[in-house]
Amino acid sequence: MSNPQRKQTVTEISDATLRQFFGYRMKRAFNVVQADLAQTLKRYELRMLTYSALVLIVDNPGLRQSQLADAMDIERPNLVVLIDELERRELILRDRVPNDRRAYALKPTLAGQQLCSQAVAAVTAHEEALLQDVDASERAAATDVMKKIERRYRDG
Amino acid sequence: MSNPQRKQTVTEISDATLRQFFGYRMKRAFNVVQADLAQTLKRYELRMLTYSALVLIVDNPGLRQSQLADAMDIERPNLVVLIDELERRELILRDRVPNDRRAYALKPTLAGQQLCSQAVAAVTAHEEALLQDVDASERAAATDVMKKIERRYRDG
DNA sequence: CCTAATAGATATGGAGTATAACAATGATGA
DNA sequence: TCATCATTGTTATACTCCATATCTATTAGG
Repeated sequence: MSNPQRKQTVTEISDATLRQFFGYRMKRAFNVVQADLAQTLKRYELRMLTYSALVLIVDNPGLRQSQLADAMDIERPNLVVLIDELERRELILRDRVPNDRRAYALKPTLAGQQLCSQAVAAVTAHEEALLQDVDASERAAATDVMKKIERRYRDG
Repeated sequence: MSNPQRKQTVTEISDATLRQFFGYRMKRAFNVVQADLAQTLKRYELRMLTYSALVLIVDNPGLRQSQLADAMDIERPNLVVLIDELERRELILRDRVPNDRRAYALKPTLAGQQLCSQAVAAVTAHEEALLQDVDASERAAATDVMKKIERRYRDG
């Protein structure tokens, strides 16, 4: 390692072209956030998607699978396995919707509510630590940009 | 649809708990950006990763696969198939590194350079359209936040 | 030399996502 | 009523992305 050109290859990689793209920056930052989240949720045996589903069911008891899939922006077939998992762990249950025997009313169990509270608290703390360099106004500004991007998509 | 309670289910889903998380907003916005990018790259038969790899090879001709994997933050085995694909399409080639017969020096072909230019221009235009509601100062603020998150991870 | 480290490749599995197709049920209109 | 269509959840399938273990060829270092 004494000779800096010992292998006659590029020494420093430039990502100048990619760095100009907002999406590139977003992907790199999101990878960090996602890795931190996954690490945080591991002790609750939750993943990002099972966590999101659980929180939404706790906050909206009685919702249908199709509503949950819409809210999570995933396809109905992919939600089924998530719900299967949460149900098998007895964190939620599939109740019947009265007057519509096609649909399930998803409801959290007591254990599901408790795990949800713990997980939300843990995620809040970890996200706070991850964003400790970012003050409130910066977060608000970044959040506004995210909202605009999301809205732009919904509108078409 | 005349009776708003006709099915006795939750009518409007609340994601208030999740919305408080920066990571949640980021994921939703990033999904939009990624979908737009994928759509843009489709006509060039590129995906996000093959596109990133191609751009980095064009900008850093002669770099090694392990350097590229580092730059892209992906594992070496996963890069191999990306490089295979770009090489098979004759957008890049695996040259030999002098004095190190283990390594390849990745270089773009002329076709690779041309496709890269076209793709970069298309991505730039599409990203501009996606961000047309977001002015320069907002973008800069959001980009700063992304940089801080990324740096926080690198530092530990 | 002998051993350890490095570069690339192969195999494999998990996770996320998307589509097609199906059964059961509900809604609608002739 | 009844025929038709839409909706709900499900199964099967496939593709992409990501991670790990393991292998070879080669290089580096004691």
